[in-house]
Amino acid sequence: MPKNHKPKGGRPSANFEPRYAKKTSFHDRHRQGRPVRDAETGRGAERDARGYDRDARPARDDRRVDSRPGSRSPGHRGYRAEPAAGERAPKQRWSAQERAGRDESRAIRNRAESGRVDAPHRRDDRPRFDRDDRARRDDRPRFDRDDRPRRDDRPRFESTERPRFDRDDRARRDDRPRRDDRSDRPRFDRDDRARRDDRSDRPRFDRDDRARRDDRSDRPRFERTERPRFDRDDRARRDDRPRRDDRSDRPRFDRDDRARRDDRRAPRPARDDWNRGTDRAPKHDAIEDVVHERLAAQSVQAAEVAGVTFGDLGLGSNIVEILSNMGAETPFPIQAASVPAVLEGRDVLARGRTGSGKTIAFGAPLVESILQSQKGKKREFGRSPRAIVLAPTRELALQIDRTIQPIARSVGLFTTQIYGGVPQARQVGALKKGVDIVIGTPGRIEDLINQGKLDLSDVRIAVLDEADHMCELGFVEPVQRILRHTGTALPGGASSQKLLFSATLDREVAALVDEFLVEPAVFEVAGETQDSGTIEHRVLVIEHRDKAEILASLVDRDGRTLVFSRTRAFAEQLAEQFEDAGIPAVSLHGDLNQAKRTRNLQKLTSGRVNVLVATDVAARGIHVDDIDLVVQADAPDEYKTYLHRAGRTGRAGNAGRVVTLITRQRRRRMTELLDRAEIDAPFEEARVGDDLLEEIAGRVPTAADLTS
DNA sequence: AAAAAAG
Repeated sequence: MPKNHKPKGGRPSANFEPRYAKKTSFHDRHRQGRPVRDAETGRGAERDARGYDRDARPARDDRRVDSRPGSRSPGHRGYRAEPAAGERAPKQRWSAQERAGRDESRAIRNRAESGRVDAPHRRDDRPRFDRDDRARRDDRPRFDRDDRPRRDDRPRFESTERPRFDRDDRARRDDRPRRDDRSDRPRFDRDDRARRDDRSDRPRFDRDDRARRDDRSDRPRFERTERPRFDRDDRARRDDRPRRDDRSDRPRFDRDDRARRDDRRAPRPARDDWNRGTDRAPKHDAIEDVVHERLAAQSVQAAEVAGVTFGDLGLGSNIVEILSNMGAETPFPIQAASVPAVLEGRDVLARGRTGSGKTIAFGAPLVESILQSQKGKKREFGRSPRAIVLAPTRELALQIDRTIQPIARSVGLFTTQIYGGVPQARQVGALKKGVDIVIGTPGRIEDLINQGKLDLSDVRIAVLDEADHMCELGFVEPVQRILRHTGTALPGGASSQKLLFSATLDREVAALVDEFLVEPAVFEVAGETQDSGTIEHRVLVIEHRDKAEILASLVDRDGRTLVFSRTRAFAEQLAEQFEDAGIPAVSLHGDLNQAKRTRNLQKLTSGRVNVLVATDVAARGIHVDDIDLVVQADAPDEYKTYLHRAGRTGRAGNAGRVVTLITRQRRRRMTELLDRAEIDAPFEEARVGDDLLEEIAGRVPTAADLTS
């Protein structure tokens, strides 16, 4: 008990005091009284906890952590000490990384403050890098020629990844000359040349660049010639497959599945046409092309689903009612497409842009399906889960559970979250009692499987949210291992049904599709590019040394703002910097303990701060109402990351703005990235104090403004 | 680089 109070009474309040003490002297009196009461009676802690709730929110948050069942374990003392030592512990842990980050920040500040004094120093460093770059470039041209053969190889990767986009690219390239952007570009090129002239070495590169540009105009040709090759490769692979042992097993399952599907299909014949359409017979093609060319063929038109209700799609009345309570009165297109397919027992690949209602699209039919399969059976104590949902981050797992849990409870099913960063005890306890749906992150789930505390052999449905992300290096192996555990005890040797969802579903999921999916139904929503709708995109070209100041002026505003940084250290540093500048801000990244992560995100959703600085941990799936500005302090490396970060704003038809800060050197890369993301964004130069910054930080145009 | 396990 005392151990509970010690750190709490002292240090956290010391942390929070400066901000909250201002509010009220009552607050202070209350706070002072508390430890005394706590010391008198052990239980007083709980009563106080309530009294405290109203007046001292930070303390309440701490206390909530305390009152968790697992918190009583002896190890917890050390655990508490972490948040208490808050500012210190992380620093020690990061030392190298953070020092680097801090040096960078000091450099930024110093440059901003003292300008020329420090500048020579830093500039000395920069040219060095530039020179290295040049050196590298010097190498490149040489290789370029040798590369050409290699390039022939390379595009294979590219086009396997995104043939669909390539096609679009072609179209767009044709358009480009017409586009305003295009007419701007030459101007930029001239600027570049000017700069290059300054650097005596550069002109040479210019020529190479031109050469490269010429290549580009040829690219389509390359791609055309290569695609067939891919297809051939693919076909080769397909041909191999039947020979594979795995594959030879599958047909058996297929038949079983088909039998099952046929039964279920009967009551809903009308839907067949758009679920499987013509692709039913050539299923291998369907599987292979899934992710690219054929995807569009199975797209759902918004008009098709007008007037359809969740009930029509096959969901029971309890679920329909709870959905309507949650604000989902009528199904979004992605939901209208996936619900019947899931209920039929088909594997599903679905792509719907950020904020298009994917969680309900798999959550509702998942619950319905589990319910049907349980029909007539009693809920047994200690039953093993029937469904599992995997998410890439803990916050997302939590959020998915917040959506699915009420749906499940409405029909008497139970969910539990299984994710790391918190004591296992409560999660294991829930599993012992028996749950129907497990929602969590790969690490802890695999951990519990290996400990024999989680049994997935009865899992009938496995969902991967943000599936393409889950297929990235380092993520995919645990996911594969987990999926291999699912459904091993299903009757008839059937395998579990797999549902893969993402806003950016592409070739990346091939590894999982090949191994785990059978004749998947593939959906995307027609006519909904990520760019369509309500988000305004802009790119600010800035001097690197201005970054911190420009960020501060962008973030100093009324609306809710989400800032993305590439590294944890920079996220932390920016949050501190904003705080120092008098702008309340918190951070969210993997170097914070889970309690703090949850609390900081909560601070944004509850409105206690308006600025959250996050790493890409917050890029995908996280929904916070009314974020109207997303600032990318560091430009993303991947177009998918851009789309997901941008998708934190402009949700459910609201207006949103995305601003990306880049330096001049990054311009071309950024243009290419935006092309791939199919986003049009003006590039604008900005300096500290420009009115432009104020305008961007100001009112975000609504959808109506944008269309008019 | 980030994310995901540590009674």
